[in-house]
Amino acid sequence: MSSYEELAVRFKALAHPVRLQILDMLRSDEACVCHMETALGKRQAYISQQLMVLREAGLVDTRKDGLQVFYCLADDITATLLDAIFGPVEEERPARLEGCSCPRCAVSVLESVS
Amino acid sequence: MSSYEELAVRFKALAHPVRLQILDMLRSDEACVCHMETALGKRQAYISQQLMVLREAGLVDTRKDGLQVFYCLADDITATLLDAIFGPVEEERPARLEGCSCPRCAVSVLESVS
DNA sequence: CCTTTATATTCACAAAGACGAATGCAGTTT
DNA sequence: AAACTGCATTCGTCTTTGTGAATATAAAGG
Repeated sequence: MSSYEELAVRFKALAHPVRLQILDMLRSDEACVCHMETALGKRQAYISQQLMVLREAGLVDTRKDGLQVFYCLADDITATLLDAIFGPVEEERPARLEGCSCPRCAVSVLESVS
Repeated sequence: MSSYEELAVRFKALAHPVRLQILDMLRSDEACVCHMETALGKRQAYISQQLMVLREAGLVDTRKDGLQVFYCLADDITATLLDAIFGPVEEERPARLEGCSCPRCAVSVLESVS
């Protein structure tokens, strides 16, 4: 069991609209920073700052692939907590974003050309 | 459904160890301020300050009885959220505290004399 | 190697939060 | 109508957080 102190630390990280939006997004799939940047319409540095907070709170994990860093929820406990907050995950297939150059979205660009 | 902004407001209120402890306490039963004061070993004004935050976040409700003000969880949604955080409520009967002069605890004083 | 790309970090300042101390205020008792 | 009791609020100070701007770093490609 976590102490009240430890719990408070995690909630502090949750107590921010942009960070909540990021976490909600990560429920359906992992995402690289540039994808979130496009999805949220915020500066890259700003997104990275919020991700740093989430990382330090142990809410997300990272995976490096070439130049990109993919973020995902840290564990099942986190995912379960988020489900309790947001309800069940809505969209099954993560959105491909226009103007996003990450691998996942680049596919859609190629497809749209063909 | 709440917006990220609205959710963040509620989490901000949760992101504090003493407030979490108060909420945890209220899960098993309502409590007056003097009771919490004794239970948490903090100054009365300090407790009231934290209660104000919880009130403004819509997490607790109040009931006035003579000189005392009893606090309880605001609604079932709040209670459910807290259960998700803390797990099931542990103690069935709320503790009677020595050195607490609220009606509930005063009973125990009378009983201990007889 | 030099550039470019994707991401991270640092800095600075405004804004908000934490909390002790002091004070206000409503309801009760005498 | 004092005086007391239980609680709430205000104030001041210190610490923390939020966020824009600038800068750093690491991986890839030429």
